[in-house]
Amino acid sequence: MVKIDSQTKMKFLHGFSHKTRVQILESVKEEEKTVSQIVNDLNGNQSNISQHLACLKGCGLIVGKKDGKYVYYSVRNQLVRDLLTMFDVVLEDIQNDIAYCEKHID
Amino acid sequence: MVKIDSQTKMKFLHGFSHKTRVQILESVKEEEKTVSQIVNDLNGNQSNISQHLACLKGCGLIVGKKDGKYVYYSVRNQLVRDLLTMFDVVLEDIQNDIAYCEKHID
DNA sequence: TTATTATATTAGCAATGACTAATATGTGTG
DNA sequence: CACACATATTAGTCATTGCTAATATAATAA
Repeated sequence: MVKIDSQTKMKFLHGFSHKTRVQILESVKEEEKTVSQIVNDLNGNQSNISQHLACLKGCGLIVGKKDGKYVYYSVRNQLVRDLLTMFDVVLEDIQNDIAYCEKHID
Repeated sequence: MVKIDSQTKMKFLHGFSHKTRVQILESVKEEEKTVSQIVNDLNGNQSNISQHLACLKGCGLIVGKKDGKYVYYSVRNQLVRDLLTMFDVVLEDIQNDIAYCEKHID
C-alpha cells in the first residue's frame, strides 16, 4: 500500500465534516447535477453552495464538468460512491449506541 | 436499509475531521492502548488527547474499557476498522489529483 | 492516610471555519 | 450590443471548534 500523506488525507476527510457538504455528496451520488439543481435540492443559497462545491472539488470528492453556462457536478468515481455507502452501513450498525457528542470535543 | 438520522451521521463524521482524532484512530486501529500510550504515540498533551478521546467515543468510533486506573481505548469494531482502511484505499486512488483546498471552503 | 499516577473536566482565550451580501466572470439570447 | 442567467469569488463578520492551564476525580502504592 502506497504511503498516504497526512496533510492530503486531512484535506480529503475535511470534505465530510460539514452537513451541507455531506448533503451535496448525497445529492450527486447517483446522478450528476448542476449547481442550481443542487441549490434547489438543498434549499440553500447559491454562494454558499458554490463555496462548498469548491471545497469538495479541492478535497477530490467531486468533479465538475462545464457545459455551456452550466456546470455538472458528480461524485468523483465509484470508490468514493462506495465510501459514501460504507458510511451508512457502519452507521446502521452503531447508530443506536452513539452517545451524545454535543460539544464535539469536550 | 435503515434510515440514518442526519444529525447522528454528522456526529459520526465529525470524528474524522481533525488530524489529532484521525491519528488517534490510526494509533488504536490494530491494538487497544491506554491514554498515556496514545499521548506518547502522538506526542500530544494529556488534556487535549483526553478531549479528543471523549469526542471519538461520543461519535461512536472508539470504545474505552476501564481497568484499574487505566483506560484502554480501541476502535469500536471491525466495520469501523474497515472504514479506516477504505479511506486509505480511496486516497491512494485519488491522491495525485487532489488539488489544493487550502482554504477549505473558499 | 498521604502521595503519586492516570485520566477527565472546566474555563477562558485563540484559531479556524462558515455564512451573507456584494460583485465578478462567463455564456447564451433578443 | 445589452441583458439575463449560471456560477464563482471576495470581503467582512459571526460562530464554532480547539488549545492550554488549572483543577478534579479515582485508583494504587508507600
